[in-house]
Amino acid sequence: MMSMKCKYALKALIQLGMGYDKGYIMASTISEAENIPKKFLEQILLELKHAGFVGSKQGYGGGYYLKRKPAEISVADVYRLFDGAISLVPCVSLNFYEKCDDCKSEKVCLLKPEFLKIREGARVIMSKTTIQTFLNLAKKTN
Amino acid sequence: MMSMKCKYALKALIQLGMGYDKGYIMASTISEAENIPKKFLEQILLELKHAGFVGSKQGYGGGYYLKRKPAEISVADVYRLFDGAISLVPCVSLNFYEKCDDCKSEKVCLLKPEFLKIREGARVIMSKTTIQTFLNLAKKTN
DNA sequence: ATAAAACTCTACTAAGTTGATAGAGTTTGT
DNA sequence: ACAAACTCTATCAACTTAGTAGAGTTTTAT
Repeated sequence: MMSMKCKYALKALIQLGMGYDKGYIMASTISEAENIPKKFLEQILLELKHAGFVGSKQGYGGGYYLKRKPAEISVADVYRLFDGAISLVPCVSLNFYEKCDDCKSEKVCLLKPEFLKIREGARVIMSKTTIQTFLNLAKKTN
Repeated sequence: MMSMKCKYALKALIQLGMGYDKGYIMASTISEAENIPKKFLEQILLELKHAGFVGSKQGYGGGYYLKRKPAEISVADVYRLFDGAISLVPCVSLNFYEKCDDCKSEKVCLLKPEFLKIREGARVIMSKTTIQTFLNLAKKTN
């Protein structure tokens, strides 16, 4: 399960995607549209900004905008930012590798080869699903 | 990432799988073989017992044994027992369905259809990987 | 200039989860 | 009777999660 933070981030990115290249969108607008506590959302948008996914402008008339193309922000990217590794165990993680401290030797770990396959399965599909994917769905529905 | 509990459970099940149909295996044996704190492992084995994956016998000469065939215990089964839903959000979970309380309407949720696909991807591969899969690997290595 | 709007940043907190540890109890073989 | 080994429940420290709070900064309109 992903954290609320990650889910809120995806929802916010979709909202920003809907207004892509159309100026600034305020946190309060997204907050109301998606039922996300405003102050919590501000933190999230800030993290997204620091990570380079969104840009912002302060002051009256300000707000947030998508800095990358919707097709260039994947669920995997957002998941990694807020929830960390996609893999089930740290020792098969691409981006968050760590030795499992209970394992005596990685070379003879029985879990590892299969867990690599599971990670690849999850990673591929989460990487293929982007903000654009959700936007396409929104179009069809309307 | 899966919890240590879940990972320990898988390791314990593999150990029991290696001794499938060969009598009882003690918690202490598994504990030493896999570097799992003994008392913690006992809790885990008890949960596995209550869930019907393993059987046990008390007293001198007792221990645990696999109650189901190794091919009939999947990573998905064990994950669900210890860590819960495989899906990223509760509203697309097969076994742990819950309404997302931030979503205004499930019918128009943009996330849902794609999150269903992601869950299916993860679920299929985690269901196909069983204790037998790991045992086959162990054979090859030896 | 100044007030208000809107983002920025840091600190804090209550509740829940995780990864154990502890110990008393039960069953069984010798 | 005794010890080995599983059974069950309680407890706990550390960490994470999902927010809340509030002071600070930037920008625009008037």
